[in-house]
Amino acid sequence: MKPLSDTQPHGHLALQPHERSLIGMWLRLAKCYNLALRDVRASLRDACTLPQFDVLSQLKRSDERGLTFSELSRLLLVTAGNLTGIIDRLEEQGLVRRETNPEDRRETFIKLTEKGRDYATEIIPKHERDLVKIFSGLKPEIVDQLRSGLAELRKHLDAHGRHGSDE
Amino acid sequence: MKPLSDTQPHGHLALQPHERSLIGMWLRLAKCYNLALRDVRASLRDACTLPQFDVLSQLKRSDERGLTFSELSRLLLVTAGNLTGIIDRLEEQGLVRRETNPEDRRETFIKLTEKGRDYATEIIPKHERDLVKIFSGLKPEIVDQLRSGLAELRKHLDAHGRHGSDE
DNA sequence: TTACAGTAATTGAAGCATGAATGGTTGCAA
DNA sequence: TTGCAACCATTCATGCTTCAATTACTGTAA
Repeated sequence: MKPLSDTQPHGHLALQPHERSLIGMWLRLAKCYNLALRDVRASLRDACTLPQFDVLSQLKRSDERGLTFSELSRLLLVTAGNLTGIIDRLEEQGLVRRETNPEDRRETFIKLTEKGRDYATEIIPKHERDLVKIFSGLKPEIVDQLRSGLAELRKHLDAHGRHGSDE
Repeated sequence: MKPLSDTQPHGHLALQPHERSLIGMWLRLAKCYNLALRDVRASLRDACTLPQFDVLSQLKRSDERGLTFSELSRLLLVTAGNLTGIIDRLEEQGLVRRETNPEDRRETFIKLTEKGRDYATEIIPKHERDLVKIFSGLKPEIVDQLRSGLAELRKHLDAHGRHGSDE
């Protein structure tokens, strides 16, 4: 009655059904995300790029002080090196400005300019309505199912990602 | 009894709870995908990039004929212009080769070389075990919930993406 | 005070991604 | 046959993304 293969005996064994379904979940997640991303990006095209939108959106909901590169980096899950370029382009458009923190001159706050605040106020609701258009038609049960499942997945990934991968 | 505001009367109205939850779903989807993507990429780092892995993986499961740029483009949801570069790099490493279709000289087949096939055979199972490691620990009910929800979302996006956006 | 470990942002190289424009190829219609 | 519309891959410009190396600044310990 002993099984021919167990979970991870040595490494080179066929995957069990449950493991297969984990992989399938990841593939579906990736497919859905990229499929949706196309529409999301398309709807945003004339306004700005998605990463730029994300920055504006975070700044809009932050207080007067603005956000540092480190903070934005954590919020948006991108590297600080990446942000430098994104902020450069937003700054060229006059939508944000850099301001060194006088208390700790290593940090620089990123703040919305007047123009940037106006722009964010204009495009955020517009984008939200586009998002609704893209996803509306899904049955509410499905939406709830996904929301709660994704929340669980999020918890799992947060916990897993922290203390590195064992083995 | 007539409601104060309906779904899309003119554009500038507050979102309804159900619409809010659609947006929340998208945000969670994006967060989870990017969070997981970090781990997935990290696990693949020494082998090759994720897009390159995806190409090798598709070629491995295709028959001897290989795949054209158009076919790969549809399968991987990337533009043909993008693929040109990815295939260039795989070709430089000797893992794939281009071969013009003699029946229609516009098309070029991309095929695994001997070396490419060996390499794919080596890294695909390895990567699958890494994926399992990243996601294992999730309760099976959650996995099923996500799998079925994502399948529905996929259907919706496929249907929606085809015939453009109405309005 | 000076050395230094740690943190913050920037830079640079490589690769991924898009959209638009280009050149080769095909098949069909005039 | 010639013209042409449609299709395929490539190229180009722009921007995103990572990782690794660098510069600038801070606080602390010698």
